Amino acid sequence: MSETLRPLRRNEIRQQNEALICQAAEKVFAEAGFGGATMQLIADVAGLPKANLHYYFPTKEHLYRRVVRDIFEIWLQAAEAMDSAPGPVEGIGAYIEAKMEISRRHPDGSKVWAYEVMHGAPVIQDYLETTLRDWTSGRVRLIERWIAEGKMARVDPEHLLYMLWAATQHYADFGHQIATLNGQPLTDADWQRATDSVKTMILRGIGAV
Amino acid sequence: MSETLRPLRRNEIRQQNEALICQAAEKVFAEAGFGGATMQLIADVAGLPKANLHYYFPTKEHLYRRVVRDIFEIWLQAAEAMDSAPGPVEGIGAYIEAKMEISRRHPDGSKVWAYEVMHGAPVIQDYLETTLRDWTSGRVRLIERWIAEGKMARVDPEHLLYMLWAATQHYADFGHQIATLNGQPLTDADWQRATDSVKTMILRGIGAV
DNA sequence: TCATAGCCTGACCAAGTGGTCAAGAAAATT
DNA sequence: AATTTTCTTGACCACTTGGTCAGGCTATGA
Repeated sequence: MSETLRPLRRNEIRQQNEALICQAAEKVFAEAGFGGATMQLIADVAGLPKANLHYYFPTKEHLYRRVVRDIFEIWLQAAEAMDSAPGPVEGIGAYIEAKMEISRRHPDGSKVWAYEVMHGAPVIQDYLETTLRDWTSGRVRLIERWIAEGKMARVDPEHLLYMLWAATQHYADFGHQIATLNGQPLTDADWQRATDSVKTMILRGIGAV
Repeated sequence: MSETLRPLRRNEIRQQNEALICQAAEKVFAEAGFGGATMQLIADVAGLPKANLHYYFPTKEHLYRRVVRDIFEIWLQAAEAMDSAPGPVEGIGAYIEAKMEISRRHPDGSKVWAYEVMHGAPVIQDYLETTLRDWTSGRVRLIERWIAEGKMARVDPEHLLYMLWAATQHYADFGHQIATLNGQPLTDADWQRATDSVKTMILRGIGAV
């Protein structure tokens, strides 16, 4: 697969092929779901023989697990934007921007995540119960502090978080529906307007100036 | 399948079995996606031999098409709540309530719909381009009128609709995630609080008193 | 009562599925 | 150069899948 002249080192080969496979798998899993995706198709997209996938990932489920985990990492990373902010305008504003950017850059990842959760999170249940729950309760406390400090209206913090997730991820998961109603895929300007709309409505909705 | 004493009439048999199959199919498609669902499992859930499914629905895709269409109908029906309202507070408030109720009563249907759209809407593309587009542009005009009449803030109507869909359907599609974070499935009171939260945040977000 | 049309289903099939494996190619190590 | 370790892959297998079909069953209409 490599176009490099110098022969590849072992580590490079492994890293490169795993990345290639993950990339193909993310696309195929997003397009067909776990059950509908086939190792053969993933192999074709990656441009590798099927047996090679099984060399790097023993089973289809191992590969899927890896894809979902990668997405989860990216997704949690956007959270950091929220922490170092003095108030909801900056914090939640930055979080919305970060999540909208992810929806735009990693729509397939978002779909695989959605697929996984929709089907009962068989693979990442433990993540939900540990990492995500911890993160959530931390953010709930942050929001409660902002409310106590009079920086925003008294809203239910959990449901605010759900709304943030829903509104931003919708642009990835339902991107096809949006593009159809829009008559064409969203342009740069469309994405800017979408982000502004979400920010404006939510920030006003929580009474943050 | 029937417990009726009197033998069933032809029409009844057909109607009853089709409903039974659709019900089972909705559940299985929601749990496994189109690719992951098997006719055998749908048959088992319906309590019918597999060959019988193929008597009523020639192919798996026909059955799936039917399930998605049924959901689409329910989903559009909630729209009517919005029309006969004097302003956004009543109209959008009622729409949110109706859609939250659907998320609660038909979570499987919502998931199948999400699954279908996420995967490029291969089956219901025409619905998106005709019925949904027409409905959307009608609602956009309604919102624009409310804005012109000073009944709400100047927001982008399309993105308001997306936010309504996202926020309400999230409680169905990501119900498992929410239940996990909540520690248990939402109770009646939880659903009430969720609905109130969504209503409050969105209505304030669009500047409707 | 009898013929007809609609309903039911066990047994079957061709086409894929995830996964294995042995034998070879390539890089690393000695 | 020789050897060991990692990587590559065509061929293969047991199993499941959607879908078929012949033949039996049951309600209906004459």
